[in-house]
Amino acid sequence: MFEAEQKAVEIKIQEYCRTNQLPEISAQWNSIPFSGQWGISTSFFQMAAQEARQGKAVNVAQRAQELAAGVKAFLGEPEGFERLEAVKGYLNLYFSTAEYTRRVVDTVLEQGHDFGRGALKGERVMVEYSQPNTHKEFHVGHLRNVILGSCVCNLLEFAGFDVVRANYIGDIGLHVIKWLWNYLKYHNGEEPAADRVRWMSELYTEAVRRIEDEPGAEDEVRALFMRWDRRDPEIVELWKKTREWSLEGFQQIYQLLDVHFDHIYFESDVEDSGKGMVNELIARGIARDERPDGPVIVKLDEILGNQDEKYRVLVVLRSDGTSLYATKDLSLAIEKFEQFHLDRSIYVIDVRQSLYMQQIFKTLEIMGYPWAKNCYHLAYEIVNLPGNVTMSSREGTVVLLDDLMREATSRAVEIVKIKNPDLSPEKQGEIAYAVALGAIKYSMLSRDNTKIVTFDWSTALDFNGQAAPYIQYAHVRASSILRKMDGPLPKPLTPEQPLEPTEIALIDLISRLPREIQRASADLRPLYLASLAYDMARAFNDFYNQCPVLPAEPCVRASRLRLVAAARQALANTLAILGITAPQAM
RNA sequence: GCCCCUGUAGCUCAAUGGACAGAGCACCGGACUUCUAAUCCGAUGGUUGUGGGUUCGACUCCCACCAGGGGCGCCA
Repeated sequence: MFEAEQKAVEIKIQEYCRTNQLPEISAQWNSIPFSGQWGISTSFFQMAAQEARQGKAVNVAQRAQELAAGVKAFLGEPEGFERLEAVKGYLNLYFSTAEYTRRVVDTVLEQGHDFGRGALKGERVMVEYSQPNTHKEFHVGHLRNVILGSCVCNLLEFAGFDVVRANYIGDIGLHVIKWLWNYLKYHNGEEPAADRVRWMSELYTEAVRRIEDEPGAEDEVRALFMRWDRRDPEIVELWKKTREWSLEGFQQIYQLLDVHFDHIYFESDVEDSGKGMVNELIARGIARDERPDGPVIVKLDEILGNQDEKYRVLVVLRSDGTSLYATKDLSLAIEKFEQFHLDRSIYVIDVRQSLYMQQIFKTLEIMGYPWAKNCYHLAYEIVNLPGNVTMSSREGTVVLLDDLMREATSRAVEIVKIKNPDLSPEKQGEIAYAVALGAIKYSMLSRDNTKIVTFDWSTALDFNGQAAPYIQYAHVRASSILRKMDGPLPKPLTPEQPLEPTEIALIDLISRLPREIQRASADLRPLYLASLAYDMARAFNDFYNQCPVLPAEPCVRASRLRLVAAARQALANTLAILGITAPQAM
């Protein structure tokens, strides 16, 4: 937020270097890592090392300190800073606290829910996430994808990108045929139970078990797939009906999680165009048709002339002519770019599909699509159960989303009843829901994408410590003070009293938000914001405990009230990006 | 065999190549007549898997190795 002052100092440093024939090094600014002080710093080790390399006999650490001291003397008293120091090779510039406090607070309050928003970048990005399969379960493992994908969309949008939120639903494929086979043979005519996703899931598990146990079942399934391929009206009709059951269930889940999509693709929509593409690949000599004895394959390493095995072989069509995931993904990628004129296409898919993703992107590149290099696989690690057990419906090792939400909410309700017994049951329910969902989302977003999440009930239902409720509670406390302030928010003012260290720490963190949003969106890592939200909440709680607001002297009171309002806004904006509700009471 | 990810406090995790590697949980001891104690304060806890290298400076980058997980022709 202080780019102008930073830049001015940078120019002066460059001037100093030129007049003293010093190597010019671009300044790397950091915040000063000591609490209770607020400013920026840069170091002169690089410059000193550069001199050493040029043949000057210098001790780098000593020389860095000399340079820092020299620059400090040269800078004098630059605009916007109240104190400079040269320590251990670092040049520290301390902000004019009162002036910058006012600037940060005023900026936050003027921009409101847009505080932290980046300038429009004129770049359109599609993010594909969730990708549930119909006729199957929706468990806690799938939850990470939805939460991460949705948050990445919020993040990119807030950072200034034009985001298209896309879902890609697996409504056809071997898993669907297996389900249909079981339904036709053992459940024909049955209607789904109230919890549709659970009912669909149970039948799928049953289907898989039967296919393993029953001799001849696999042949029947294959025959059924061929009937689908011929678009046998009876099968198509059943497929439409049962597919709808899953889709209705998914809608409920997305509503529950408060996520939405701009566009939904279906695998069944790109199946035919995908097969067409496979023919094109064969005709152009990119794919080799080994049918009927083998599938249609793209020998990527051979085409690229790789000696080592890097991209291996991509199978694009089964030997019996039925489609695969790859068949459809190739044509879908093209459709996305053509339909939405994308600059970038992000796939939020778990890390196990990394090779597959690279194969798809590379095949598109070989086909000559220039945008293929703008496809990106955002890989995240899966959610396991304790003991590194993978969630699997066949093994019965799944935690269903519905069960998790119900358990978390009921636990939160118990706490709300104790903390806030006077609220209406409806209000209590609302708060409990916000807390429960927030806790679940935060536990996934506060872990780096490459880290495996181990799901266990006690951790998932722990609302203490570094978790969403802690952050939400800070927001509640700020809201509570503002509710009781009796009158309008004081007008902008420059604090006259010296600020407490906790106030400075809080303002410092708030001022970092715009930059952290850019950093998080560049790296596609919500973790940065999850951490900042927690740090802000902790700083606010410190401030809350040490600095009375409402009973303070009028001048101090006014200044602190504005700070409380700014903190509340910064917390709310960060939580909004994380997809977590910021309640008024808890 | 090839490729990818992970390895940091007892546990779960943070840490733009920078100053003293930080939080939470757990454990121990404190603080509600107060703007909401879903909070705060204090104490304990480290050879950043190992060995080299690059660098003024390495948890961070490079190489090798060790341990765990994952992927590698007709699942998605």
